Amino acid sequence: MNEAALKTILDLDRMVHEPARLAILTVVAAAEQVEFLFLLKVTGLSKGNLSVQAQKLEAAGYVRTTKGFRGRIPVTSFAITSEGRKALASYHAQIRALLPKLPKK
Amino acid sequence: MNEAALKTILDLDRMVHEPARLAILTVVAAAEQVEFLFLLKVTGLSKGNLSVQAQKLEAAGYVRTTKGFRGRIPVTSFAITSEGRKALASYHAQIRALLPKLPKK
DNA sequence: TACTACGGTCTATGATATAAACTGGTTTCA
DNA sequence: TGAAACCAGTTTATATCATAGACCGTAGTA
Repeated sequence: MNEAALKTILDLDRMVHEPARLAILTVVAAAEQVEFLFLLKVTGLSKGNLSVQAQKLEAAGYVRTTKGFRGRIPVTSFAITSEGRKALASYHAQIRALLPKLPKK
Repeated sequence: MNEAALKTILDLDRMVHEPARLAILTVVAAAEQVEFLFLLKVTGLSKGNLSVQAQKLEAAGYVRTTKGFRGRIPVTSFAITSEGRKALASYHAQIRALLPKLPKK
């Protein structure tokens, strides 16, 4: 942990750093396509919060939203964009830098 | 990244997770005693923000504040408490769990 | 004894996360 | 066929929270 790494803490991408959105992004990054209700279950977020945070991620260009129907029932799906993948990767790099090195076991 | 680890994202200790406080805690954890002005310099926070966030960390029991004088000039110093150290350590463990494993180079 | 600098704290503001209430449509069932 | 319950989300009201600028008391200093 050096002084440069310290300052990067304050530069963390808040869009990614917020736990609700980090959870969403993490799931969306792992699959090609995820549905609203699936996200609802695995994240444990409330519907309202999930809806709002997903919209923010979309506005940021980190996810793409697709609306369709299964039969006659509406289904909203999300996919990560390449920008989103990039943002998540650099977020990972930043927080990795602030973690103490693991002792070689 | 499994589902259990996912849910822990939402349980992250917000007191630690907030970048301004994480920066403070990180510095305070590295030295035995740090002064206000030193923190101000290395973190780059504004005085007001540093003051407020340090007070929150104190209220949470994560740091101990000591007020004294150098000559006739007031000096405020901070030290991490054992609770603070514990909180930081488990925060580290939590975010480490959500990082993708590093490929063996 | 005015004037500036130091070391902080207080507080007003704006941004943000969150959940409860709502919407628009669909299925069930009496 | 009408009402009630349900589904898949969105809107919005609220409450919290980070942030920086105004402020305050003391100290040096001209």
